[in-house]
Amino acid sequence: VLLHDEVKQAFTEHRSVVCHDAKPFMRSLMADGIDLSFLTLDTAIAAYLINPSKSSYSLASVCGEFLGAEPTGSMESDGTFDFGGTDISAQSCAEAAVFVSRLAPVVLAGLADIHNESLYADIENPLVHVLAKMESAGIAVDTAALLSIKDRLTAETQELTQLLHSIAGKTFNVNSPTQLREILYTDRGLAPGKKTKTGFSTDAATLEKLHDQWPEFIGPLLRYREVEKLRSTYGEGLLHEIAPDGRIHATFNQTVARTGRLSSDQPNLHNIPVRSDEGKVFRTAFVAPKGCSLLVADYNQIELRCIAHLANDPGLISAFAAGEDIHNATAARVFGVALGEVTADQRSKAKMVSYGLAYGMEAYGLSQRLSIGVDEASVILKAYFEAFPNVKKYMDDAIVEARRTGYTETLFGRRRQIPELLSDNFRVRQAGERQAMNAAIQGLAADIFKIALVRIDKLLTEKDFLSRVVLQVHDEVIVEVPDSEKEVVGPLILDTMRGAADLSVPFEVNAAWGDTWASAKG
DNA sequence: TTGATCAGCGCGT
DNA sequence: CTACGTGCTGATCAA
Repeated sequence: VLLHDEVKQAFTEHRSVVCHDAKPFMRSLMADGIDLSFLTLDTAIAAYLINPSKSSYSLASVCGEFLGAEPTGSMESDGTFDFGGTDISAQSCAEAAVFVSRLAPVVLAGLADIHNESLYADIENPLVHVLAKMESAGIAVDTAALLSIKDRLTAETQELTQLLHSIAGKTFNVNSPTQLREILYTDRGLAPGKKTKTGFSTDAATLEKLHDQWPEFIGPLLRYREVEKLRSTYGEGLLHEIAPDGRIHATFNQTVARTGRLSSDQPNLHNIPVRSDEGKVFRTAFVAPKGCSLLVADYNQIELRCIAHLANDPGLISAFAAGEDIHNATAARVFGVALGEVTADQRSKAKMVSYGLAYGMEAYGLSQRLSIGVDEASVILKAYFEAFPNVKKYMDDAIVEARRTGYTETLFGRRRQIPELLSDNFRVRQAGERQAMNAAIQGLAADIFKIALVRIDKLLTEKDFLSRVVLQVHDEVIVEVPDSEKEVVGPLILDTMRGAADLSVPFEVNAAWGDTWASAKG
């Protein structure tokens, strides 16, 4: 960034800066040692709070919506503010600035209309700076470890490709669903499963069903899919994103997810594998630098706790209050047995119902997840809602209210319009109903997490700790902590997370220390 | 031939 | 026929 001293001074000292999409700009200033700490309004984020479902919050599109006019120049949307460039770039920057200043009072009025002033001022606005610091810090990566993981996976995909070609009797692109369809359904003549738009499906669930018809091919094929996914997305993908400082600086988007969650890209650090042991090894490549440890702290069952609170369901609330194993307690109520007599099967069914709850899952979906009949799934669901009647009522009310007003709202006032509820199309309308059930729940969890994140940063900054937040994953925060600060910072962070909001159920936060993200995850 | 976009797939919370 | 995301690969189409 090329900045005149006067401009630098203005950004450092001016008590009120208004920006459209401030974070990239903030980051480039940070790289120059300038801290833009007096952001008072980010018009892109304000526009997002007013309507979180838009596909773009570019200056042009937001101006088009709120002002009915767009800047004519081609201002860069990456936050570059290059006064050393040509006249044209200076011109378009100036024009953009004028538009932002016109936009500001309009979006502020919009926030006021929907009573989002404090959601903006207390949560979203301070979060911009927190995220800028997080992105700027990045997370340390052990490049050698990542390379060796990738090499091992590459070797296996090559072997599997050879094997699959020889079994099929010809060479083909294993990554191509089209070519795969030909082999499976035309050459081999397998009985096809479900269809996609373009032909018969070759996804994992379908292949599992076909497995017994041609095990010597489908077995290795499933294995190939698994390994190739890890190799390409996480092996190659992550290696490309390692910056010269040996760290990965992902972007955390604040105006993408319609529920209020953050999203991550370049790279997406929200979907690093954890379920399979083989995928999990990628987490060993995310490390603490010398002299530091990683603290990984995550909320336990935050969405289910949000449901308990929102539905004000006595059964759920008392189970959480007593600190019971929630799936065990749920199973006991649903199947009408004592806490000590819940079988593993009952517990896992209850767990699946609880997970599906926030998504508006119905009997069919549950039957698929549990590999049971629709009738049995329907009995379980019915039993669940009889055991937790307030939950059922809450879900029904959420839909009715959203249909009446046209939007859902979280406890903190975050809105999401759901026009699908008025659709003539039955499927679309049903999807809208599921969104209406989910939005207040997922959104509340997001609100709470954002509050925790802002407060964690505040306490670390104000007390001059060297510890810094380096990553967040929806309900989990990863903090890089110098060994000398571990004893003090650990408890502070846990307390902050537990105290982020005052619901009718307590929050439980799991924490672990480690040299890598994997070891810290237990 | 190249770039943009869609479709299919699978990873996470 | 469960919500919300990102991104890889191949297929398809326009320039």
